[in-house]
Amino acid sequence: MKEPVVHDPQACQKKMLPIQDALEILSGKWKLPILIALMFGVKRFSDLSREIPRITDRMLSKELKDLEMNKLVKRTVYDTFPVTVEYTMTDYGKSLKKVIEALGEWGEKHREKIMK
Amino acid sequence: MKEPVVHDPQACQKKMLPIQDALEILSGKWKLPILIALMFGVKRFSDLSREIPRITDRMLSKELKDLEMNKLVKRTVYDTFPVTVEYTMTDYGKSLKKVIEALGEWGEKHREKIMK
DNA sequence: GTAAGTACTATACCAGAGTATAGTGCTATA
DNA sequence: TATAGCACTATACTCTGGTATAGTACTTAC
Repeated sequence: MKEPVVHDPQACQKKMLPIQDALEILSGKWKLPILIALMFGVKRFSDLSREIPRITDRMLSKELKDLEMNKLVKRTVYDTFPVTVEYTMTDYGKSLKKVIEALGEWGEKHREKIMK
Repeated sequence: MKEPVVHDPQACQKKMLPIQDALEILSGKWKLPILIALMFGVKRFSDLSREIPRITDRMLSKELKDLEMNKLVKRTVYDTFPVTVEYTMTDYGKSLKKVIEALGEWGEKHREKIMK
């Protein structure tokens, strides 16, 4: 009934550590939605606020700061009348594309499964 | 300096929603580490507790319940002397492989970048 | 008889993620 | 004159994810 199982904690943890690092950077409810929105192109604060359902200004502002700190997003200020601020994905941010795509594909399958 | 930007909130949100669903299921610090450990094969409670650094029994127990509820993990009880319980990935859980791989790859690159 | 292993549960507690609401200083437009 | 838009910040509150610690019931091995 019970067969011996091979355990390789070393190999296991080697897989886990980088993923835990990644999780820390992408942690929370809003970072990925923000990044997805920015994959569609440059956006301003109010664009993001409008296009990400249910996010509050406070969270948007906070998470953008985090993303900027981690070099995933770049903030550019233009000194126009009322200041204009643009947010862009950095190349480093773009390197998350595969992750986002994989998650998106799985999420869609999951939605289908749930709907039934 | 500022060029008009095209916005397509519809398309944007269509990408975001499934990902938010996925995030909810994988949320928290421990679900992915647990799933990764289980990708290496069947494990028992104490195996997981040992192989996932710093996780507490309480969290492990709680997260395993969540994962079981979402059909990502299967729990099997054997009525041996002191009960033995085995946790296995379901096929559905295995469908997360791509996501985990993508995250793992990105995480490794990120580690390298940070180390410098 | 006592220690160790099995798979947990119970209790207590805290920090921080997230929400809600309002307000700032500036300006172009109605 | 007043309202709306811009990019936020401030304050206050809630809730839950996470930590820490201890204890359960059972049994085999020393």
